[in-house]
Order: sequence, then C-alpha cells, then structure tokens
Amino acid sequence: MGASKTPSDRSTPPQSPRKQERRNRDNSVMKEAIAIMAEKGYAATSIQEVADRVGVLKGSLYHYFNSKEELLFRILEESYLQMNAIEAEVDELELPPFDALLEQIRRSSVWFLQNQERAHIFFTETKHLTDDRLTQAREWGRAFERRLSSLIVAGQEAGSIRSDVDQRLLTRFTIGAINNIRFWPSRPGGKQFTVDDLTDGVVLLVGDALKS
Amino acid sequence: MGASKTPSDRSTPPQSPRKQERRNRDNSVMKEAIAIMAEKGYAATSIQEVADRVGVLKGSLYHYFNSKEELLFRILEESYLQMNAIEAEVDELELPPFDALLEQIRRSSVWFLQNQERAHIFFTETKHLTDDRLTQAREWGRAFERRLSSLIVAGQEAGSIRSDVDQRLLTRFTIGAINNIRFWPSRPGGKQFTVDDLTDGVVLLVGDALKS
Amino acid sequence: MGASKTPSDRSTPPQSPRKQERRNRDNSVMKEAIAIMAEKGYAATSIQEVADRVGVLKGSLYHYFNSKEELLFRILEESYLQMNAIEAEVDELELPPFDALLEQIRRSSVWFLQNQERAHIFFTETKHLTDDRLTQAREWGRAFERRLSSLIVAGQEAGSIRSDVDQRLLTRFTIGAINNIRFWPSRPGGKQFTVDDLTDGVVLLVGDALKS
Amino acid sequence: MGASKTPSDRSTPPQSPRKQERRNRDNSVMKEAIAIMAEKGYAATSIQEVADRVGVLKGSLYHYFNSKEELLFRILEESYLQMNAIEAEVDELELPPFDALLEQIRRSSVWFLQNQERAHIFFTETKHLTDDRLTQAREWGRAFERRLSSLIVAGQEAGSIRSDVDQRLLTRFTIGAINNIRFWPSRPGGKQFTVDDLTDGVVLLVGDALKS
DNA sequence: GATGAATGAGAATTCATTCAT
DNA sequence: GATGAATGAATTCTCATTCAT
Repeated sequence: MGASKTPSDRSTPPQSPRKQERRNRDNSVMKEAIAIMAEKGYAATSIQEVADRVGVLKGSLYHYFNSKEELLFRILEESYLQMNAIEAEVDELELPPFDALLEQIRRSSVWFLQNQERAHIFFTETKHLTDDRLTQAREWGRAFERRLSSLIVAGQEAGSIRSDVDQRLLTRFTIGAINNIRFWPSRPGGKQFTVDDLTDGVVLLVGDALKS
Repeated sequence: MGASKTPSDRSTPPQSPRKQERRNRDNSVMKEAIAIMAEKGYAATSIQEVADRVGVLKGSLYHYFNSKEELLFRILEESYLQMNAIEAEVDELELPPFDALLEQIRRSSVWFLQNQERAHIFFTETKHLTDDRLTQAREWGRAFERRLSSLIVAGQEAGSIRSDVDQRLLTRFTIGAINNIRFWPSRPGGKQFTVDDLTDGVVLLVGDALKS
Repeated sequence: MGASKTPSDRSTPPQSPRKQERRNRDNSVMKEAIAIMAEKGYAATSIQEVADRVGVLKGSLYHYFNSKEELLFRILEESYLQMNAIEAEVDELELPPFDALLEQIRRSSVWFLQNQERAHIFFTETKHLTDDRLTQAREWGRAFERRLSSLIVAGQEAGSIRSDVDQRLLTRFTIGAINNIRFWPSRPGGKQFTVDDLTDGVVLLVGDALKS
Repeated sequence: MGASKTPSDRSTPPQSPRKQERRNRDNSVMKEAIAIMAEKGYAATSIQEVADRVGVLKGSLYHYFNSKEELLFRILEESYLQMNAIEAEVDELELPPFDALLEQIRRSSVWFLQNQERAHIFFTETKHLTDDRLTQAREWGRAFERRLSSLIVAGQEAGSIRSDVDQRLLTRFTIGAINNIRFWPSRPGGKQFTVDDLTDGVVLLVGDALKS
C-alpha cells in the first residue's frame, strides 16, 4: 500500500545523533514553490506539483501554510523584506541623491539577479492576492516607487538629475530598468555576463539617461 | 448592448445582409478574451468568463477557436503581426541606424500604449503555449530582439551609438525600456500624460543612454 | 488532438422521436439529495453520493446547483413554500381561532407525514446555511411560529384556548407536537398506522391540552 | 446535576498531588466536544476544533479517546446513564402509574433543560454511530420508550390515562413533548422562563392531554 | 451558429488518524 | 502525556472540452 513512505527505514543510526530531517521542509517548501511559480506563474502552479518536488503528500503541505494564496504572500513578503533591507543599507551611506539613486539601482539589481525567481514572482504575481493581502502587497510596491521618486526629485532639486523630463517619467523609467534586469541573463549560449557586468551596465545606462 | 443576448437575432433577414454580426461576434470574442487575460493572466482566465462577457454559452465559443491555447495564440499572433508591420514601416523610411532605432522605439511605444492589454499578454503569457505554437511565438520575440540588436550594432559601427557597453546589454536595456512603457500610464490621479508625452520621454531617455 | 470537430457527422438519427432523457435530472437530483440528506444529515452527505444515485459524474451536478449549500437551500425553500401554501388554504376557510389552529395542525401534520424526509431536513439542517440564506431560512421558521402564536393568542382572547399557561409555552408545545409527528410512524413492526390515524391523534391530544 | 461520572473508576489515585489536572483535561475534552457537536452536529465538528478549544494539539486528543466516534459514544453514554438514574429515582418513589409518568416527565424535562446540549446530541447524532455502538445506543432509546410506554399502559389499565387513543400514539406524543422541551428556552428577548416555569408547563399540558 | 447537459480530469482544501520523539 | 509532522483518503468545486439537438 502507500508509496513506500517508510521514513523509519533508517535502521543504520542506533541512537539518533541527528534529529533533523523533519523541520527544514519549511525551507524546502518555499524553495520549490518559488521555482515552480516563477516558471509557470501562480495560477498554473499546483499544490500537487510543489508537494511532489518537496517529497510529501499534498495534504501535508498545509502544515506549512494555510492556503496557496498565503504561500504566495509569504514569498512576496520575504522578497519585500529583503529589498527593504537593501534600501536601509543605502540610506545609511548618506550619499547625495543621485549617488544614492545609483547605489540603490546597483544593489537592487544585484539582488534581482541573485534572486531572479523571487523577483519575477514579485513583479508578476501580486495580482493573484486578494483582500488585505493584496492591499498590503500593493503598498509595498508603492513604497518602492515612492522612494525612488523622492531620490529623483531630490536629485532634480540638487541639479544633478535632469529636469527637462517629468520626475514621474524618470521614476517609471528607472523602475522599469531595474525590473527588467532580471531578464538580461536569460538567453544562454554565447559567453555569460557576470552579475557585475550586468549591474555596471544598468547603472551606467540609467545614470547617463538621468543625469542633467 | 449589454446583456440581452441579441434579441434581434431570429427570423427577420432571410439572405444575409448581416454577415457583420458574425464578424462582430468573432471580434467580440477576441476583445473580451484580451481584456480578461490581460487582467488575470491566461491560466486564471476561464472560458466561462469569456463566454459570459461575450454573451454566449461556453460551448458556443468553440465555434470561434478550437482550444483555449489556440485563442491565446491568435491574440499573440495578431500582436506580432501589428508589431511587425511597424517594423516594416520604419524600414521604408531608410533612416540611418540610430535614427531608425529611435523611430522604432517611438512607434513601438505608441503601439504598446494604445494596445496595453495585448502588449501585456504578449510579454507575459507566451509561456503557456506548447509545442509548435510555443516555438513559433518564441521565434517572434527573438526576431524582435534580433532586429533591435542589428540596428544597435550598425549604430555602433557608424559611431552614433556608444561602444563602451556590450551591444547585447544595450539591446536588452532598450527592449526593457520599450516593454515597460506599458506600465507607465498606470497610476491615475494627478494629471494624465498623453501618449506623446510618454513616447517623447522614452525616446529621449533611451536616446541619451545609448548615444555615444 | 486539435482541429476535427466534424460537425457534419450527424447522418444517423433522421427525425428523433424521444427528446427526453436529458432534462428531468433536475427532479432526480432533488429527490436523491433529499433522501440522502434526510438519512445522513447535510454534513455527512457527499456530492459524490448524490451523483452516484442520480447516475451522473459529480461535476455534472453543478449544472443543477451552484454549491452544496444552495442545494440545501432549495430543498428547504421548496418545503417552506409548500407549508406556506397550507397556511394560506387554512386562512381561506375563515375558521374561528381554535378551529383554525386545529385545522392548521391537521394539515401540517399530513404534510409532514407525507414529506417526512423534507420535513426532517427542514427542522434539522437549517443550521448549515450561512449568511443571507441562513437569515432567510430562519425567518421562515419564525414566521411559522408567529402564525401559530397569533392563532393561539386569538383563541385565548376568544376564551376557547386556556389562559392559565403563557401563550409562548402553548406555542412551543404545539410546534413541538407538529414537528415530532414526523417520527411517529418510524418504528416498523406491529400494525402500521395510517396518516389519518396519526393526524387524528395529534389533533385530539393537542386540542385537549390547549382547550380552556 | 453531575451525578455519576464514575469518578471512582480508576484504581484509587495513589499519590500525586495534581492528578486533577489530568481529570480536568478529560472533562474539558468532553465539555468542549459537547458544546461544538451540539452547535454544529457531529459530522461538521472537527477534531481540530475540539483541540483548539481544549488548548491541545489535535494529535494529543487521542490520549482521551480512540476515535471521534468513540468520543460521540461516550457523550451519548453519559447522557444515557444520567437519564437512567432519573428513571431509577422515579421508580423508588413507587407512585401510581399516571403520577409516575408525570414525575418522569418533570424530572426528564429538568434534566433536558439543564443539559440542553447533551440532550440535543442524544436525540440527533446517534445515527452517526456504527456497528455495536449504534446497536447499543439505539437500544437505550428503545428502553426509554418502552418504559414510558409501560407506564402509559398501566395508567390506561388503572383508568387514569385515556384509552380512546392507542398507547403507542400516546407514548410517542409524550416522548415528543419531552424531547422538544430542549427548544423551548431558545428565543431570547422578552422575559426568560425559569426551568420550573417550563417544566410546570409541559407537565400540565401533557397531563391534560393524556388524562382520561 | 448556438444550446446546454455531460464528461473526465484535476484543482485546493480538510480531516481523522498515526507515530517517532 | 504532549507534540507536530505526515499520511491517505475524501470532499467540494472548477474547467476545458464534446456533442446531440
């Protein structure tokens, strides 16, 4: 009956020196869910599939989250927290606006490149949340935008950023450039670029586009 | 229009002075499908919902397409054909590379802004195709990239486009900027930008970023 | 795979004498659902089971209702409407209060005995409704109670019904007697009582209990 | 109230000062299970919910019972034992049949009113038992009926209870009246009745209905 | 072309129960 | 006794698709 299961099959270790093997599924659940959702999108991702990859029955996954939507929310939240931490780091550098903006672009880009799947989900799947979760996640996005916007406005006031283009357009242009960097490494074949190659690229290009 | 279900349908015109109704239905199917898929994504869009909006029963939709995937493919194909037509128009102008690139950006942006939903689906839902349809749609995207790439390379050779950044990065940067313009008008409140405002913006910014 | 559809396949049945066999499932669905829910209770009744008895796949049942709860509501609603019609009939007789009450008891009892399953569900499963449906169903019950109550009060005022017991107790006692009649025929073995035997019984007993 | 509960069951506690904690948990399990099952019904009651209210994890509950069905059985059994004790008390009074019957009604009613939830479960959820447990619980119900029946028959023979109605109908009428008293206090608003008000009511009404 | 009942597969979720720790 | 992860089966509901009429 059942499909093997026999988790107690061990027989080798007599006492029990490692009491793991249980808990860390939580990480595994997040990891697999992120991988599948990034590839197929939230709606096309089935709990079954996540369970298969984690190696548990689908019902068991509900020990780790209460609903598929909550799982998505957690993924989004983690991403937000990490991106938020990056903002805080840049703040501490107390750079002048334009430099802060470029530093923010650089660090965000690095994070996006190192967390392509998370980043993709963040920009793509928020719409599947509902109610409070949707409200909150949208607020995260807005906060990110507000922040870039205020750096840009400050740069314009300081004269380091061009003023012949409306700050809202500059902001969206910049956000777009950052968001899109997650697609840059995609096409394999041909020599790969390093993360630094890519980030240097965006920073340079966006910098030249925005400077006054 | 709204509800009702075409009450004028039966009995009156014997021959066929209204071949248009058929056409209209067909257009209506595409239109509603685009609206819903842009909003919710392909996977979360149900045929039922499209049928409701069109005002037909679910089963009847299969007179207009053979499968949901084919419907998606048709949407994508239409978009591709229109974007392709734009490329052809730009070609006919026989401009020097950099100018051709900027003109291409401008016209693509206009199209993206006027067809936000289509554009969104194009960049977002291709992954849900399978087999031949997937292969073909991917090829469309690659062709678009190749074309921009060749303009950029030509511009670099002509000295009008910067050469201190790898052409592949310049290409992706440019594509990203175009793709992202579909999000620019989003936030309502505050004065709206016209399509021209926005296109002038991208062209200016990308131009300044790429010029040598 | 794709294509096909073969719309010209028809050819076999020329006229088609019997066009039934399809629609009347609706009655069948209600009937089987009532039987099972009366026996096991709403919560322990599975859609699967209903489908099995109706002879369709479970998914197909959703052509007949939108949710299990709606199915329950429909059963309850039908019962309510029938019981309501009985009240109206009694009203038309324009009897003095006590006689009206007894007539109401008699006719309700007949209905309860002839619709034991429905009646049982009505008194037992309302609690599984939610929101608006719950509110409405509760209101039905309250209306039934209010009506009996007003007949009893009128009887008290007319002197035909005892006044040494609070009318609310008389009302509940009467409702209880009616509700419980659905259990009277239960135990088989021994000679069965006819519906008339049983109704004569309740009317007589409740009448003697209430008369002044 | 209370009564029995068989506190002397297990081997007289040896030492252990806070053996009560255990007892309390056990009581708490019964108490919460009764509350939830009375409200939602057995089938709609989840072990999870009981555990939540008790303040233990789901799995831990299985120290207190072997299965959900056994839990139900225990609830039913407790009720039966208490009702049985009431019968015994009435027996000891050695009253003439009709008086014994009324006394039985009175005391049963008091118990039902003071144990509404238990009583409700008793009359409502027995059907969810299976096999031996079902057989036994049904026997309890039948014994209760048999007893009332024999009092009624004796009353008829003694001439104190009416003989113009078949004793089986009188029995069911009486049982119904007792069973239903658990619903009498329901509707709040307006002045509440005391337990005595209510019991006096049933006894009076049933008495008048049955007397010869 | 349109209808609408039916299919069959699969979705998310719940749940009683077990068991090693 | 208690924990909590896991099971395995079942449950409600959804959906793309078919097809006789």
